[in-house]
Amino acid sequence: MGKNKVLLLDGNSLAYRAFFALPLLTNEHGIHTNSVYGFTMMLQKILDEEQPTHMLVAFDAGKTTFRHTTFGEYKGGRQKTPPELSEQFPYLRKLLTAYQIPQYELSMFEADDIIGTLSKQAEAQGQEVIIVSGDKDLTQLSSDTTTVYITRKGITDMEKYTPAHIQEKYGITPNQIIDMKGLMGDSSDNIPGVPGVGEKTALKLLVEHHSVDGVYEAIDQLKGKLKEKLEANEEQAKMSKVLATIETEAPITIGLDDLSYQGPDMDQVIKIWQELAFKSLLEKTTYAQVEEAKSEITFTQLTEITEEHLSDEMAVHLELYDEQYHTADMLGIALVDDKHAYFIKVEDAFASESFRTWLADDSKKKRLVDSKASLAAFHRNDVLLDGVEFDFVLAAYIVNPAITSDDVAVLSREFGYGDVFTNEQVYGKGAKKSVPSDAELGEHIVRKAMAVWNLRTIMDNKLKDNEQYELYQDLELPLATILGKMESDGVKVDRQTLVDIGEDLAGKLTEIEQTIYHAAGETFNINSPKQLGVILFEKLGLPALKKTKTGYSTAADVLEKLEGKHEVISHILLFRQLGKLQSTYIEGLLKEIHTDDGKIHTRYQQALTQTGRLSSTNPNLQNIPVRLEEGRKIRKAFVPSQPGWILFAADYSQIELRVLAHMSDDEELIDAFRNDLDIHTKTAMDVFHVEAEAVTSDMRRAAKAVNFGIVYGISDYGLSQNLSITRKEAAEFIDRYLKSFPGVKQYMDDIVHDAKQKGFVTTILNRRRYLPDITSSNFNLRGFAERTAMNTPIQGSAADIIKKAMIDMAARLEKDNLQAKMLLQVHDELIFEAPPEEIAILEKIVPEVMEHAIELKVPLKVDYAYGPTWYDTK
DNA sequence: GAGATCACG
DNA sequence: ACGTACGTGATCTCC
Repeated sequence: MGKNKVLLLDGNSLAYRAFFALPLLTNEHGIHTNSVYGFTMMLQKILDEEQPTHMLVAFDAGKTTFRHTTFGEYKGGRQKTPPELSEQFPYLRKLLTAYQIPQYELSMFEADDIIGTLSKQAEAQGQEVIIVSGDKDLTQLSSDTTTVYITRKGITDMEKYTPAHIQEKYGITPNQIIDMKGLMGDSSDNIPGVPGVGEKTALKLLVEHHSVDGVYEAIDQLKGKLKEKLEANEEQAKMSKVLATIETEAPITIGLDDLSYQGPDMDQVIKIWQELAFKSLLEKTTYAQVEEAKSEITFTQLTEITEEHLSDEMAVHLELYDEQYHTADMLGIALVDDKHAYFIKVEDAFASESFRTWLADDSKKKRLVDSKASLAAFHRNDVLLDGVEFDFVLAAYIVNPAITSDDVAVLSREFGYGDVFTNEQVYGKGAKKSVPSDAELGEHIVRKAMAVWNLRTIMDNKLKDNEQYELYQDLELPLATILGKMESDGVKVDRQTLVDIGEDLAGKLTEIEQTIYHAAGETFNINSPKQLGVILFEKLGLPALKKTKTGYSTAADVLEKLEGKHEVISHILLFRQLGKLQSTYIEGLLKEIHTDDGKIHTRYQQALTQTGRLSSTNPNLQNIPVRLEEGRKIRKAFVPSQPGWILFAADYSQIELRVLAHMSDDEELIDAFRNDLDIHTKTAMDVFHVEAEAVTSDMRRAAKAVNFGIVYGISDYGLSQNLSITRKEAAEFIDRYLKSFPGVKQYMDDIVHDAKQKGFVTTILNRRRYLPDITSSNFNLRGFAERTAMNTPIQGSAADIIKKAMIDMAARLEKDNLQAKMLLQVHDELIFEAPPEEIAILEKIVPEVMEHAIELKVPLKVDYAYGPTWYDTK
């Protein structure tokens, strides 16, 4: 052999390190992947940096080794391997096979011994060796030609142990590592050593006496407790040294010649990465391979679309340059069916009369990536779109809301279709992002349309298998069009009102700022929790009640507890409150008002939340202040789009608790809602065992918190935090609640049990959420999953109900030929604008439609209000 | 880009 | 013993 580089990896040790260094990731089938992922990251890095010519991953063969004949309790008391890790070993083995890296294990020996034996063989031939492990024991193998890499924090950060490094760090030679272990032992392997001797003492002894034997030869020079301890444990020390010694002449049946490494079989590696959903690795490092894997496509670039190009059913893809489709550049359009593939520039497409007619014709069926985005973008050019029968993004979301990517390439690959490039591959990212040549762009867009064309059947089948086809077809798909119209219509915002409030705030903020600086005795950045913490808890000496990862917590609930202790606290709270209004709601909203129409056009993300709710972005119109009066004034800026019109808002009363009553079938709760009782008062009566007249406002407040807790998946700790009571008192409240509502208790138990059985929970309309962590042995993760199992059917069913109501409402407005428009949705409320003469009609039909969107075992109740601004709809 | 904070349901 | 309320998005600081 010539100049080679031999890389020897300790498979078990590295798999363990990766497992504990990373959170418990899972793929969509609920298989844990964190260990394999971490191992892969490390492997990629080391292959990259070291370019080895020979490789081996050594594994432990089983529980019993030759060391157990020396010491029966070797590695005793060790926690058994967590099942979340055990299940990953087969995948790790498969992955290594794909990398074409030899693996080896030997009965009765540990991975260490295989590595030790091979490293000595390589050394004898003068080869360079690199050993990688998470176990410092291996450093005893370090030599002039062998370097031992030990993982530090995380998984890709390694400390390199050469003899010089060991000398510097410990003051001993690699050989003496075993003497050190003999004296100090190793709790993780249950090697006893000499009790009372730790690393420092062991090293001191070794510097003077060189070895375990040397220490005992010189035992008479020692004195006191140390001498006694050493004398009492001589046998044990010598045995411990033997246990810690790595075997370098294990009877292995492979040699260096068997380790030659040629590089990975990337096709196989990618297949496994896909199976395990290693998305970042797939995107980052496999550009070349992914590109190679694409099939050839052909397409025609058109300059005009005529009837001959169009058929009764096609995939249509409008490519946008960024996700903000209300303003994004339109880059091109692709049209694809079984026989055709066209690319056309947007101007040419819009200039084609046949195309516009075809797009607006609902009898011509279209398959799209994201129908709402296309609809909104077309709308900007007064181009209509109808006849959408497939929306890939929505279908994927319904199949599994955990699939979060919005890139067609990534999404397609999730469902087995790999012929699309990622946007990053085509456009680049960050400052380098740019539009490529027409040919390249056209291909990219056509590939997306082809994906959508081909994925329709696959997705339809999945949806039908899951009994989710109706949810998708009759709820989400029509809702996309409705939301698209709401977004495009937008909501009118009076700029001057915001500016006026902003000026008022600016004055107050400057004043409070000065007061705070004066109280603190210096100026500092009040917006910096770090600087504020120093002022409050060090300079002013206030008690730090709570800590965050990075330092003192200065969150509002902490400061409120300090309010009596120093006058500055209330000023800080007010500064925070007003500062939030200024930056997020005054400045933030002003930036979002479109200059052409004076309106704000939010985007509803329909395929994002894990529960089925919508979310609202750019800006978020679902969190406009309402709870405090100062903030609520912001709503005065939200006005009707036409002079004299009125805003009309309707919200569901207690929809989540009503859903709970329905799903749990709890008699008491059902009864309460059928009789339209005040549910928090009713809860207070049951929890505090009092009559309605005796319920105080504090009791009602506590009962309200209990009801929230029930919906969130209750825990005594959470409730105790919320109510500032002891955990025991909180537990007592919960206990009494569950005794009063036994059906609820039964439901909570059943839903968690059910989730463990099936791996997912469902809503009234069969929306799913997978909960892979619900069987985790990690207390924390399992707890989260259990609370999610309790909460998601409630929150998600409420979302189902209002979505259905929106569809019914849109149909009703159209059927009754009303001018009224649905503008906003805020989880349990709908906001409309209408001419004054239609208000009386809305008062009748809005509650009627919303209350009967879905029939539950209890009535749904809707409250409404109207006025000249959003502020007045209370 | 992450963490802290705070706005909403 | 463990260490938490469920679901979001925007802004600010600091690395």
